[in-house]
Amino acid sequence: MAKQSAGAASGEGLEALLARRLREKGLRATPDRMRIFRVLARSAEPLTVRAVADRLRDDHLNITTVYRVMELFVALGIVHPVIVGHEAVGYELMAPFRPHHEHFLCAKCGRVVDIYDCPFEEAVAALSRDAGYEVTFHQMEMHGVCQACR
Amino acid sequence: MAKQSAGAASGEGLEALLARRLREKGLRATPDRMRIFRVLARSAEPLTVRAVADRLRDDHLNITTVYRVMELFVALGIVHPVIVGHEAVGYELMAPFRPHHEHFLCAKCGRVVDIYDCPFEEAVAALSRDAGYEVTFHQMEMHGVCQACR
DNA sequence: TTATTTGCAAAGCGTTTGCATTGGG
DNA sequence: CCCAATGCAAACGCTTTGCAAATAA
Repeated sequence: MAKQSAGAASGEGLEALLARRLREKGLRATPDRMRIFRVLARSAEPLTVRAVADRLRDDHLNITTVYRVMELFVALGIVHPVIVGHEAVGYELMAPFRPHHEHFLCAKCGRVVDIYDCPFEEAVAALSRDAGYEVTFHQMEMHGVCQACR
Repeated sequence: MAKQSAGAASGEGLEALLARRLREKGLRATPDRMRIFRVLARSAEPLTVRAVADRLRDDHLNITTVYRVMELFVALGIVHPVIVGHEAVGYELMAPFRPHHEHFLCAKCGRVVDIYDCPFEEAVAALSRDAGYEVTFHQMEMHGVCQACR
């Protein structure tokens, strides 16, 4: 079922938003960049550079381009890196391109479960208020055993 | 309140604990492994393989050994990988070798601030109780601007 | 003693870089 | 038209691997 609405507008709108963000910085909304964005938007989990390139092999997308676009997206705050298993770094869209969520990694089946109903907002807000930290982004990573595996 | 005592005994005891954990698995508590452990224990922040090797250059520690020991420590749950800046993967001791804490990354000064007074325990416990996830480890990563930089 | 661990050097491979070409605005 | 972006291939450097020597238990 779709948890959509939360923070992300629908597909079309997000691409327009990305294009605007790029142009604001004097950068171009090229076909390659939009393709890479779409691949990330479709994926249910973080993708490595390699994974993105693989999914765009038919479009003759050079992997060097993926590296460069990914670096750009990180710098622009469009994606952020997350450690997938024990080492591999993957990239994932962040708000407002994708609704905020936390990660739960199951030690048994190895799956990464996204938890959209973030129960930490309150505590993070409190930290901003009381401890003087201005938190603009947060991400919780939890390890353990998922429902299905117990 | 100080969550100290929680799991981490003082230096000496931790090394003994590490040695025991290794031997339990039929592995050896070699000088190199203990040295690497000590370097991690002394560090205030996550260290890359390279950083560990650099700090042990005087001991003629081969970097290949550091790679192998780090891989072992990850497998044994003695350290865990964290993304440091925008990419680099560093390693950090985890409980009970180091008290549990969260990370706050300041966008201005770039420092990584450790937050020991974890305000998320409650919510994590609730998730375990109510949603059926058995959480054995969690780590929050927050980005923003720290007190000093505001 | 003996299986584990380490050092060394070579191989492997993911990532970066330079430069000419293409193409978006 | 101009400068950003891409493709290609070479360069780089991090990480892994094989094997012989060293060593913890």
